[in-house]
Order: sequence, then C-alpha cells, then structure tokens
Amino acid sequence: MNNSKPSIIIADDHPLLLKGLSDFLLEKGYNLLGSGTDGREAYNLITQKKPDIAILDIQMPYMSGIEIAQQCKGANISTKIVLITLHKEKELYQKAKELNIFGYILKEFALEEIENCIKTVKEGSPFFSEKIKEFIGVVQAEVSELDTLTPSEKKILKLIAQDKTNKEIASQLFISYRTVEKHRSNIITKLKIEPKTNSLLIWAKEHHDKLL
Amino acid sequence: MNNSKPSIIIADDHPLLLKGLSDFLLEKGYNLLGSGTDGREAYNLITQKKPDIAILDIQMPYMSGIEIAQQCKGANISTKIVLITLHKEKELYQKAKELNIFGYILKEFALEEIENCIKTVKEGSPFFSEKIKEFIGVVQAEVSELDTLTPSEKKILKLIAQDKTNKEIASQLFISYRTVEKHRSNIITKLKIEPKTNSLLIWAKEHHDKLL
DNA sequence: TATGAAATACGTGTTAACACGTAATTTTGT
DNA sequence: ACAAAATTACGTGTTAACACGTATTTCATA
Repeated sequence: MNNSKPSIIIADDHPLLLKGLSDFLLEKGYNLLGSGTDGREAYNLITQKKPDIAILDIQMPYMSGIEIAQQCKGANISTKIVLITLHKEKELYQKAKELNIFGYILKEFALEEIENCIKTVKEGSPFFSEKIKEFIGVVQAEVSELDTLTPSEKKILKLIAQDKTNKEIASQLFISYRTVEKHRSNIITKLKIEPKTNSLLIWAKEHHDKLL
Repeated sequence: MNNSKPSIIIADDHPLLLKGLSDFLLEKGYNLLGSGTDGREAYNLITQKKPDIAILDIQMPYMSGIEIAQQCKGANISTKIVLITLHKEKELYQKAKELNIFGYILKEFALEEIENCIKTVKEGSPFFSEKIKEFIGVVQAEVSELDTLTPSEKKILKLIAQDKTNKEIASQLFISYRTVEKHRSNIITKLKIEPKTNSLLIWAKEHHDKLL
C-alpha cells in the first residue's frame, strides 16, 4: 500500500491548517515524511527526506513557497512542489511554468479535490483546477497588456501606485515633470484606461500586485 | 470528563481548517456537537443544539460569523460566539462589544492558545490576545477620529472611496459640486490629512473598511 | 549605417482638486 | 425660543493632472 502512495512533506505556518492537512494525509494512508511551520524548515525537510511531493503554503516565515520552489529548481531537486494558497494571488501564478510548480491547492478545496491533486501530481502531470486556469487566463491578459509598456513607463506606473505625485516622480528619476506627464499619457493610452479624473492612480493601485 | 468540557459547534467554509479544528477538539475531548460549512448551517446548528460555544469563521457563504452573532443576540441565544479570522479585519472588531462576541481566534494561533481561548470563554470571560487588544486600540483611535465627521461628511467620504469625482458625488446627492468641495475641505482638516495631491482619495481607499 | 523605438522635454489649453474665505439657511439640542 | 452645529453654496485663487501635439536626442537592432 505504501508503495503506491507518494511520499510527502507539508509546511504551513497556520497550525489549524497544518493539522487538518496532516490528519487528512495520514488518514488516507499517504507516506507523510514530516511537516514544517516555516519555509526554512520546509526546505530542510525536502533536502533531507527527498519526498515525491512537497505541499507548501505560499506565505511562510523565512522563505515563501515560491522561494523554496526556486531553490529546489536551482539545486535540481526532483520533488514536485504543490502550493497552498488562500487567495488567488495574482503575481504568484505567473511563476508556475518557470519553477516546475506542479499545482496549486486553494484552501477552499474539498478534501477529495486535494486527493485528486496529489494523484495527478504523482503521475507526473500538473494539477490546475478549472478555476485557477480561468484565473491565470485573466491574469495573463492583464500582464500582456502591461508588456506593451516601455521600461520607463513601467517604472513610473509603479511609482504612481506608491502615491507619488508627478513632481515627486520627476525628482526621483532626475527628469522633467513634463516628461512624467508624457509617460502618464502614454500609459493611459496603451492600457486603454478610461479618461476620468484620477483614473490612472486608481488603476495603478488596483493592479499594484502586478507591478513588480 | 465530558461534564467539565463545554459543548461546541464549529463552522468554516475551508475544509482543511474545519478538519484541523474538528480533529483538534475531538482529540482534546471536547463535546463537539456538530460542524458546518456555511453560515446558515452554523446558525441552524446553534439554534438546534444550543452549544455552550460556537467557533465560527467570519467569512462564510450565506451568513458571516458576525451576522450569526447578530441573530443570536436578537434571539437571546446564550451560546458564546468565538470568531476565527485570518486577517485582522478592522471593521469586525468594532462590533465585539455590541454583539457579545466572546473572542477571536487568529488562524496563526498555536493549538494551545486555542484551548486557552475555549477555557477562558467557558468560564465566562472574553478572550482577546494581546495582539488583538493592541490592534483594537489602533482601530479605535482611527474610528474616533472618524466620529468627528458629520453624517454628510461621512457619506461623501464613502463615495470618494468608491472612486467618485466631485461632480459625480454632487449629482448623486443632488447638491452643488461646490458643496462637495467644501465638505472635502472640512474632512481633510478634521482628519488632519496631509495637504498633498490626491491625499484624500488615497486616505479614503486605505481606510475604506472603516467607512461602513 | 540607417531606421524605428524609446526617452526626453516642451507648447498650449482645459478642468478638477485643492486652499482660504464669506454667508445664508436649515436642523438640532437644550 | 435660542444658540450652535450642520448643510449648503458661492467668491477667488493656485496647482496638478490631464489632453493633444511637436520635436530632438539617444538607444537598439538589422
């Protein structure tokens, strides 16, 4: 029986979540090699125990799930990473392909769906629920629109999202405030933002998570 | 043994959390009368089973933990409500005193702290961790500043937080846009907002959760 | 080297958001 | 009934954010 079940480590800084997941996996007979409560501990478990699958919370002290995935890729570790996320954190999905992240578990998943995920990942296929695929589609459309901006435009958009005025941005970048205005105008046109008072500030704040 | 342990119902729309909490309580020998995955189910459990304590997630489909607390108060139900929250949702703490909410469990709590909470609540005392007390203090300072605003000023501040321009607000409220400007000026003065471009819009968006 | 894109900066004009103020009317509380 | 607060609305002025445009320089690429 244990031969057909993947070995797994898990990590989450929320004790109730960790307990829920841990109990679930044990009850289902998975080979749970260990559990951690922060990113460093999780990474150590992965390197020491070399599990088939690591189920990690994205947001943890010391190292995020993403950072762990990055480190595992860099170290050629074959463990398949599955990330747990409460919210659909937009910027995080963009990294999926780059980092060999095999799947995402939304915290609202029914327990059976979590088992599906594990089985799919064990077979070597990535697991993305329809909801996540759809969401990635939306994010990619928004990101590709952002890709039409020049480097300077992106930089200025970021500063706008940080509540900087044109004068402040100009001063920070050692350019004329008239240049900042020009860039703003170009951004509004490229992103097809409705021409309305404060519309660029509002847009920038609503999309600040994509302006990394 | 069961005589000294309170009867409890729990509800959370996140299966892993619910499982974690449920398993924990059962392991500790609490008298778990039932568990629900949405607000309606939770409320039904409370009215049918009349537990000593109800541990409820704040955000659930159909009824929030807060709404359940409101209904219980209205119906003179003596069950003590404990709310589970992932984030420190500011507006929700304001209602604690009004609604006989006996405590908050942050999702990052260690399991022992959850048990402390339950014991304290069973003895009839409210349970607020130091972290939450401190946070409530900050929120109250901000809220009392908001209390210096007149009803009209508050209404306009809300609309500002909803991205409305002065013209739009004036049109919606059937007043002159010059009146809106005057109100804005008064708000900025009362809330001691730094006089800087877009500062009121920025402030309103950052504090929108308190503008209910 | 030539070309196109990006970056820079200005001209000119309009409007919305702000400041500081006055004042009348209405509402509220005692 | 009276006073204070709230609401309403205007006068006047400044400035920042926007629009639409021109133009030069720099950079990247073929």
